[in-house]
Parts: sequence; structure tokens; C-alpha cells
Amino acid sequence: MTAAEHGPRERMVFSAAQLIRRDGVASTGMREVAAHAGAPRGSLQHYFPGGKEQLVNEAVGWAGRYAGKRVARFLAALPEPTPSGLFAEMVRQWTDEYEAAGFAGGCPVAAATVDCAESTASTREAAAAAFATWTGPVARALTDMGVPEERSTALATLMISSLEGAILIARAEQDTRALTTVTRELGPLLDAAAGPAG
Amino acid sequence: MTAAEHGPRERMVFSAAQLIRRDGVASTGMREVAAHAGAPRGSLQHYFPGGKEQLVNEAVGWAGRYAGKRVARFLAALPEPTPSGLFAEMVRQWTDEYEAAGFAGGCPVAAATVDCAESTASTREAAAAAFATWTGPVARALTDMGVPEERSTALATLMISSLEGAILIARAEQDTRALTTVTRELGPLLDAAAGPAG
DNA sequence: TCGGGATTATGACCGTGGTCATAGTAGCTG
DNA sequence: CAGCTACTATGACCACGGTCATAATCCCGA
Repeated sequence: MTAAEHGPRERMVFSAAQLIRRDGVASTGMREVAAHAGAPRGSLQHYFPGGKEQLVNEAVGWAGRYAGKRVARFLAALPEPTPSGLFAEMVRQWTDEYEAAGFAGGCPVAAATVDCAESTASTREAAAAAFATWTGPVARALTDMGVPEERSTALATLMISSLEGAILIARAEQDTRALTTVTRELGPLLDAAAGPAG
Repeated sequence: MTAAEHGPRERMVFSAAQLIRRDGVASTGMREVAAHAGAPRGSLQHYFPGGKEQLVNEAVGWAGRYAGKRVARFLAALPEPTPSGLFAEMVRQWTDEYEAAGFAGGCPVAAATVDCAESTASTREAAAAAFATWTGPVARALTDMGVPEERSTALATLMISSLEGAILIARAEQDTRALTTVTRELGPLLDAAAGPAG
């Protein structure tokens, strides 16, 4: 989407995230990333002397920051912010994509975790950090909506867990059913936690 | 666990599932599977003429049936069956493993989905089937516990989504926090759906 | 114009891994 | 024992892909 601009380095990180979420880390080649970014192959070793591991880690970090920033946008888009409304927006990003562009891609952080959690410590840590930079804004938003502070992080984790799992199922089934289901079933629970006043 | 017995063919399928859930599909080699199963390399092309794709698909199918069968055991282990109790058992299987053996492995169905959903149609279908053979028994159990039939499948999907996502986060963080969190936060919702009579 | 750093260009190396070809062995049946 | 089928053994092929080595540009300040 927002691709052509920015330097080649940033484009490669972005492309890496795109390809990883489609094919997984192991099946994504460095040459492929450069080609997808429209960047010269020689730039790979120049910008990423740490090799594939570095590129993957930066792509995961980028994805985490992207997800974290999106939370603010979702909140801004809501007429009146509620936990269920936020969650619905988070899920809707995926249903929209799947209905518009097909089920080609999943979450790059999930892909990195599946492919690298055991083999590459630094990537596992990058994934953990990405989940944290995603959970943080969600939890903060919940607190602002009236959710008791000690439950905000827990509910944010539940939201992201459900979303990630539903993404997996939706991709496997090529059907957004799982995504719409978790939205519907989890919404009341989230709003109830914001207190009786709504 | 139940490994040494059974024929070499079944052992290879089992080993494939083990290795896939640890390293992902792409990073798991055929030779590695044979070695892990203590089976001769020559048996690979004999039992799996369809190559890696066939082996992976059978491993995914095996994992789905395994998960489905476990539901019955969980129910049997509960003094009195409740939705939250079933979910707690499902999650506990993972917390137990992670605490006892470390965070080396995730769900093989999730791994297959991440690595093959876009590239290999048959494996994607195998993953969808695995999720279905897992969701079915869970939904049936919920119905037996008093959950209205039209909500049972939805809640089963929510349970499995949350579990899958929590597995991802737990592996990334190397911490069972996400798993215990989804158990705690989702339990009351599940029991409430079983009707006021509990 | 002349460095000199930043960037790009390319070819080669080398390990990995899925698959194939070809043959060997084992065990049962007639 | 002959023969057939099931299984095992092993080496080779070939594509892919991450990385390295080496050099060519490009571009800006002095």
C-alpha cells in the first residue's frame, strides 16, 4: 500500500514482512525480498550485514509497531469507544483484507514464532517484543474505557490470542467465519469488564 | 511418548508431527523425520510416494485426530463437566508441557497453516480438516453440558482460537502467562453460556 | 577535478534437502 | 527351490538459497 516512497532499506523490511506473512520465514528468500521491494540485491548485505536473521527481526519489529499504532486509529474511528468496538475493529481489518484480497497472508509475528521460536533466539525475542508493543496500547485503551487496570493486560492478551487463533483458522478454512465468531462471542465479555456503566 | 511400538509408517507420521511443531514445515527435512522415527530412509518413498506433501498432510491429520480424541479424556477426568473445566484441561495440557519440557514445540496444525496455507492447497485443506475434527468434539461436549446447540460451535471456535493464539504468545515469551490468562478470563463466559443452572 | 564514502552489481561457493534410480534383502507362497 | 512382493539401502542429481568476495558506480564536499 504505502510502498513506493521511503528508502530502499525500509522497503525491504516492509517487503520481508509481507512475504513472511504469506509463506513463512523459511520459505522466504533474500533475493525474493529484494525483488519484491524493487531494491538491488547488493543492498541486502549493505543494509543488513546481520543477514537474514537481522532482516527477519526487523520485519517482525516493524509488524509489532504497525499493529500497536493501528490501535490509536481504531479508537479514533469509533464514535464512542468501547472494548467490544475496539476488538471489532481489530478483527475487521482482517475480514476486510480476506474478503478483498483473499486468504494469502497471515500475521507475520505468528509466522516468525512458528518458524523461529526454537531455532533462532533473537527472532523469538523479537516476536515477544512485537506482541508486547501490540498488547500495550490495547491494554491502555481498555484502561481508558474503564477496565480496571489489573485486568486490562489480561483482556488485551485474550483479545490478541483470540484474534491470532481466528486468523489461523480463517486461513485454513478460507472463510472468515472464525473471525466473525470471536468478535461476536467475545464482545459482551469485554464490555462487561468496562464496568456496569458501559 | 507412545512411540516405539506401531509400525515404522505410523512412527514416521508421528515424528513428522513432532518435528513440524518444533521447527515448522519448511525447516523439517524428510531425512530428519526418518532418523527421528528410527526408520530407514528408504521407507520414505515406499510409504509416502506422494513425497513430503503427503507426509505433512498425514501428520496434520494425525494431530487433528489426536486433539479430537483428547477431548473425551479431558471430560472423563473432570469430576463434574463444565465448559470452563474442559477449557482449563485443554490449556493445561500445554502449560504442563511447557513447564516440564520447555517451550520447544507449538501446534503442528498452526505450523502447517502458517507455512503452507498459500503454497500448498492440500495441506491447507488438511489443516482445515484438522481444526474441524478438533472443534467437533468440543462443540458436542458443550452441547451436552447445556450450551444451546447454535452457540456450541461458536464457543468451541472461540476456545480453540484463544488457545492457539495463547500458544503462540507463550512460545514467543517463553512464559505460560498467556495460557493461564485465557483460561481465567474465558472461563466465566463459557460457564454462563451453559445456562443459569450451571 | 579528485578523493572517499555510500551504494549497487555479479558471480561463485557451498550446504541443504527433496526426489529419483537402481539395486539389494527378507519373507512368504507354491 | 523359484518367484513374487514387501521393504530397505544408497548414491546421485539438481534446484534453491544464504553468504561471501570483489569490483564497479554514484555522489557529494574540498
